[in-house]
Amino acid sequence: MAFMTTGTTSRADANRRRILDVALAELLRDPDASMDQIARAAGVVRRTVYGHFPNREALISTLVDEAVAALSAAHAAGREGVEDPAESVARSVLAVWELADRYRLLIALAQRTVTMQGIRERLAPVRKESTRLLQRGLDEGVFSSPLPAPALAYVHEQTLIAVMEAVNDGLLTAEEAGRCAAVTVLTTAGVPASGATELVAEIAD
Amino acid sequence: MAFMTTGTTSRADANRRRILDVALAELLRDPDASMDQIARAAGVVRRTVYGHFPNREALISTLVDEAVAALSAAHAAGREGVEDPAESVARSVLAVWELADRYRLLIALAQRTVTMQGIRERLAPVRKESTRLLQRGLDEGVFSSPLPAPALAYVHEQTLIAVMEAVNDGLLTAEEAGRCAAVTVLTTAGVPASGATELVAEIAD
DNA sequence: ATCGAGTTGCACAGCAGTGTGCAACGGCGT
DNA sequence: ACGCCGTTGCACACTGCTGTGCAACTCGAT
Repeated sequence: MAFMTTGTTSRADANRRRILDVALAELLRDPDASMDQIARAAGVVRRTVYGHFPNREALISTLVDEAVAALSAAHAAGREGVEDPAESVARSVLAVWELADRYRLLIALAQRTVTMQGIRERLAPVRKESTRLLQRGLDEGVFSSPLPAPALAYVHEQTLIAVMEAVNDGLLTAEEAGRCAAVTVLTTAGVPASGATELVAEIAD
Repeated sequence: MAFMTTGTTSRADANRRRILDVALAELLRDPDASMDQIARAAGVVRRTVYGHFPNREALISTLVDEAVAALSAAHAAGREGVEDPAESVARSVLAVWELADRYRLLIALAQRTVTMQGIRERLAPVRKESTRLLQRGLDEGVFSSPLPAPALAYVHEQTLIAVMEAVNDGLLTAEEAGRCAAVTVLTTAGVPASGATELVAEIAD
């Protein structure tokens, strides 16, 4: 099998991939899910998981790295070439929304200081970009809030989480949720409800 | 010691109280804190804790009950005799803010489905009151949001959490935080920033 | 001084999870 | 048909936490 530089997925690779995906889902449900739970859910024996990842920490770490990368990309992609802060925020929220589940994992894990204290640091760049954007909006008078930009960033983050929960509990359909989240975030930033609704509707064709 | 119906606190009672208080703080820091960690932090041996609570579950349960009761009381007290939904919400937020830490424990524990799946149910009454209030505001046109009232309640809840985090991280002083949280919550509900700021300033003498 | 509730220290059994070692097995490519 | 990689199914040692039992001790109250 000398060369397999291109898209060849030996069942080993496929397994590794599936383990990661399943682990994500499983840890989402229960941040304390054991290696055994994860392995079984992936249709594999515990021993096999250890064949791919030296230990639990490594598995989670890989997961977090992937999520951070995807999130960061979506966040950036949403706002490139846009100068209006409000539109920029709206587009970012809509873009990030696709990664809702992965994002939730990050949060769920970030809240457990014990397991992984380094997550906050890894997420810092994204948060910083977000803060910078909000700051610009506040400076330009597009946004308005009693909170300083960094704090507002926290609120926006948690707002997304809250809307996700609402979807989970059936209070909202997944389709409308993205737009609702975007409008709500803008509103929280002090953009008048009417304008926010209009802007988001316009963006999300 | 026949009668001690009144304020007598045998050191047993005092210990029990202290264990509860310390456990609250400890579990706040680490939801997985062991009975030993809690006991030591309370200046007591693990065995003693088991003298007061049959098991870990009972300890946490007591804690949750206390927090729910306090929270519920504050929430209700803040809005009695007020008919304007906006003012009602503002007062509730300011009142609840005092219990910030206890509230955080609830959330931290509620997120771990494993440990205690009954918390959501116990919090339901408070959440329901909150939702009712928001619904009234939406009906009267005081509030405005693309989200249905129950979902908006989630967002408000998470907004408070986010502001608490901001305080923890030194982005905000504890004094201003309460008012900021109130203004932000109102803003999220669609109340114009100017009006919200004014209203809150007026309430918080 | 004595009683007793509360506390302590220690020991123990049990359970659940982690990480590792090793022999056997199955299938895919050549 | 052979070889090899990945997988499986055990086994094991180790760790950390829970909940309980019991004897000894410390105080305040009587």
